[in-house]
Order: sequence, then structure tokens, then C-alpha cells
Amino acid sequence: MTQRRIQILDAAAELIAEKGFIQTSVDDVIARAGLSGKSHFYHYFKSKDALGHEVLARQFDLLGERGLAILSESSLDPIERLQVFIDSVVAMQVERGMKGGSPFGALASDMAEQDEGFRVRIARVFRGWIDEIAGLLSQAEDRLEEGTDPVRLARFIVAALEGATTMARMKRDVSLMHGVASDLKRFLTSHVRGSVTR
Amino acid sequence: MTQRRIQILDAAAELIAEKGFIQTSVDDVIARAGLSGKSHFYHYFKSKDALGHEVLARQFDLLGERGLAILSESSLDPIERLQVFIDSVVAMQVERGMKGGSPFGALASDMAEQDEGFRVRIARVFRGWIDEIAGLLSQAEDRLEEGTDPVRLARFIVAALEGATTMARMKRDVSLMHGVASDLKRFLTSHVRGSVTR
DNA sequence: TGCGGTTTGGACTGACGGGTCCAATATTGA
DNA sequence: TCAATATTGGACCCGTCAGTCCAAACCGCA
Repeated sequence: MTQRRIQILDAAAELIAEKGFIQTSVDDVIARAGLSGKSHFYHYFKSKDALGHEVLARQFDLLGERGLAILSESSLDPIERLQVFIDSVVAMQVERGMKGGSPFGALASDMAEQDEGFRVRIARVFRGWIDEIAGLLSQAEDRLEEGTDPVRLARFIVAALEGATTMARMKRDVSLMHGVASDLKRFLTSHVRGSVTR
Repeated sequence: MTQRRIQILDAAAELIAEKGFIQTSVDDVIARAGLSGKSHFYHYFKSKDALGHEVLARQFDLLGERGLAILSESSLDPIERLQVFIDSVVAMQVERGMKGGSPFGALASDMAEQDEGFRVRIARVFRGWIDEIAGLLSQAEDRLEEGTDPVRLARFIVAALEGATTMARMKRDVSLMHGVASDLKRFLTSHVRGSVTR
């Protein structure tokens, strides 16, 4: 029951990451999940869109968990944690062989165009990450250079990661991903008081 | 003849920017371009994919022109030009009311998934921008901080702009776009010798 | 063994989209 | 003016896909 739902969600997540939402047919999902018969699928999900929304929500949870695990690793100070976090986003993308969807943007960019509900949902996901990172930066606020706005810096970090992932995906270029990430970390430290900017 | 082709290309570019490539049907294009009858369309284009490729190439040319006009504005020094350029990317996105596709990435991210040819083409487009910007940075190499790699910096700039556009589109947030752009300019100047980093 | 319900398979429907075809209409040139 | 050629309109074909429906298989359970 719930078992099966998860099976379907996993299969769908994979396919959506590979081909995009529109390009993924319900039949594809069924095949990948190893069910046969559509009624089976429609027994668990109201519609393809409903599935999409759930995949997105789930993806967010999974990334959130993974991100949170790092972002709350208390043996490191907030700034270091953030750096490890950036590396882990890179690692996730490399893992997928540069093929998979970005953190969420590209994965879901066609979803966003599909209906307004998706767009709002994706926007919320971005917001979630930004908030998490901004929270971490705030923790280290006393170490930040005068006038550094945590939210703004968080936005920049997420934007750069998002863009790097999209570009790396298009160019199938792992080194690009690494390059941007390390520049980003340097950018981050340049906002930290007393650290050597280069 | 060529006139009509351009009409079709313009219509298609609009629609693709709004809805994505897959979501745009040939009938949509025909309606927007004011033709009636499909044969008319197929008289000018071999297939929908062929149209897509041409739109992409054209978009690149148009952006290239616009970008080049700024990037070669000789009354400003290279670094200033680059800053104006960043602003103009922002302006383009704001113009489209945060709806349109990013410089190209999101606009075409579903294209990329559609067929390998698109992906390669989009990758080339990114490369074009990076090369242009890197060239400009090289011109000012003597003013850059020791050890700054123009290509790498150029990649970072393009990635950040790309990501900012995607995020801004999802969140329908103009200020995000501006924020990232100004942070990016600050990042840029931090690589220029003797400039005040903040 | 036989009766209730649930799970499963897969045929089917209807809409939509890409692409073709051909007939009608304009356009050219002699 | 007339025929040959280029342009136009739109009906049509075919494949795909979301979503429905029903019949068969499978389950307890008596």
C-alpha cells in the first residue's frame, strides 16, 4: 500500500529527473515501477499532476533531510557547514552523471510552465533552501563583514548553485560544477571577517 | 518569404519563452504568427524540431548582438562594460515581466531533454557567452588580482545570472534578480585590483 | 465449496499534436 | 488569355497519452 506508493514515487522521480515531467508518461512510470495495468496506478494517484506534486514535495523532503543533516552537523561551525553543504550539492549532481535535474529548478522547470500550482510549489522549495541557509548565516552573523545581509547572501548562493547545475548539465561538464562551487566558497569566505579572501 | 519566416520565428520565440518548447504546439505558432493552414508552416520549416533549432540559433544571434553592442561599447573600460552588461541581462528579464525564459537555459531546458542536438546547441550558446566575457576580462587582465582566471570568472558570472533568472522566474521576484546582479557586480570588482570591495 | 469484496490486467476512449495530402486559389510568364 | 508553377486552406491520418471501465483472478471467510 504505502509501500507501493513509494515505489511509484521513486520511479517517477527518476524519470522526471532524466526526461522532465512532460516527457514522462504514466506508462513509463508504471513500467519503471514494475506495475502492470493503469488502474493500479490510478488506484494510488488521482492524476499525473497529483503525482508530480507529490514527487516534488517528496524530493524537497529528501533534499531537505540530506541538506539538514549537513547544515546541522554541529561538529563544524556554521560557515564550514555551509561549505560542506555546497560541496554536497555538487556531489549530488556529479553522482547523477550530470544528467539529472538540478536541485529542483531544471528538474521542474517544465512543470512550472505546465501549471501555476507547480510554479508556486517550486518557488516554495527555493524559499526553503534560502531560509535554511540564511538561518545558518545568521548564526554566524557576528563573524560576517559589516553590512552583509544573510538572506541576500543565501539567495546568491542558491542562485549560483542553481545556475551552475543547469549549465553543467547542458555542457556535461563536471569541472564547471566544481569550479563554480569553489568560487562560490571563496565568495562566501570573502564575507567572513578575518578570513583570507584569496 | 524570408519575411514570413521571421514572423514565424518571432512568434515561436515568444511562445517558447512563455511556455517552453514541448508545450508549444505547431498550431499555437501558426495562430500567433497569423497564418492559417499547416502547409504554410511546413512550407517554411521542415519540422517542429527544425523550427526549435532555428529559434535557438536566432535567439543566440539576437542576444549576441545586444550583448556585443554593450560589450564593445568603447567609451567604457572593460570592467564597466561588463557591469552594464550584467544590468542589461537583468533588464531583459524584467522587461519580460519575469515570465520569459532565462537567457537560454530555462527557456530551453526542456528542449535539451528532448533531443541531444538541442542540448549540444544550448551548450554552445553558453560557451559563446562565456567566451565573450572571458575575452573582455582578458583585455583587463593587468587590472585583475593575481591568479584570477578570466574563463573561470566568466563561467561564474554566467552561472550566477542563469540561476538568478531561473529563480526569479519561479518566484516572480524582481528584487531577487536585482540583488543577485548587484552582488555579482561586487564579486566582480573584488577581483579587480585596487577597487573597493565594499 | 461457494459467496463477498478487493486487487489486477489490459482493452478502450477521447483529445491532442505532428505531419501529409490535395484541392483551390493566386501568380507568373508567354 | 491560358497554362505552368507557387502559395494557401484545411481536412485528414496516425501515433501517443491521460484517464476510464470492466472482466478476470485473487483473496478471506463460512
